[in-house]
Amino acid sequence: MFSIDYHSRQPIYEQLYDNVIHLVSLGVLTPDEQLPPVRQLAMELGINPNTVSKAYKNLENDGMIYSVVGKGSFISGKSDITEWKKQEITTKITQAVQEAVKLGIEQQQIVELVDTVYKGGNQS
Amino acid sequence: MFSIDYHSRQPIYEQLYDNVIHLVSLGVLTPDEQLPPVRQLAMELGINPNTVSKAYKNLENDGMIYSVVGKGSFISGKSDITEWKKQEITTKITQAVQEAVKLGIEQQQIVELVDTVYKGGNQS
DNA sequence: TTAATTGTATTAATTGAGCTAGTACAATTA
DNA sequence: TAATTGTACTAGCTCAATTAATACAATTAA
Repeated sequence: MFSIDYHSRQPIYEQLYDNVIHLVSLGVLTPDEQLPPVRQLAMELGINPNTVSKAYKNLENDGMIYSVVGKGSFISGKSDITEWKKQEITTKITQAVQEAVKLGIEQQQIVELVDTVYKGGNQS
Repeated sequence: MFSIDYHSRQPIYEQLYDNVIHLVSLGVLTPDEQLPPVRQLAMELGINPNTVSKAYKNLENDGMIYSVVGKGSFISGKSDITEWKKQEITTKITQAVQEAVKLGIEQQQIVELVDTVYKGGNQS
């Protein structure tokens, strides 16, 4: 369910954070759905519970999830933060592409670049 | 001349690398122009000469500059400013798209976004 | 020729973020 | 009551980045 790159420069707890947002934006995780328990997810991923806890803690601070001791961690009902972030990144891409146009870069080159990224290129 | 964020997750030597490319793309640094000596730049930025050296070494490996013992390091003259700008914007787009992937934005949406920009939409 | 400047190389030590390890506590659930 | 859950805390480990100290070779300027 969660995919982690253990050799990435990006910390595991941040990758976990991004994973949750990603899954929510895809509709895989829905509001009030329970996330895997800290210990269980840590065991599945072969990492320390503290690392998972840190990810959950950050997600809760940002309003993406809510946690209750003894019950678990759940997806927040108001996940509009995802939409806000999508808007932000859309703007960033638009601006970057506009610069590319000014430099005379062909549209096809950009499309190929995007394709490369989606195929898993330029990682870590 | 160079701006470094000492608290960034990105290593100083990489920031220095990006700085040189940026300055060339702006036309501030021109081909065959000499870069600050390793020791001098290190002192100005309050960092270790080895860190500057590492940045210069990487820049030379990528053909961005050329270094001569006893003389100094100089901007490569092989490619004109436009090529440097393309290099910079390509990196920027790649990073932005990578963020989009994390958020679960579909590839088609990005392609459509690019298409819109190239058709003249989203003008500033 | 001599001294200063330059890039380069090497080895060792230091620093800090990230992660692990172990334990404990409180609230909830079965 | 016992198991599960999130949370908190301290200590230690790992690794990349950076620092530190030196040395060497080529160039430049005196």
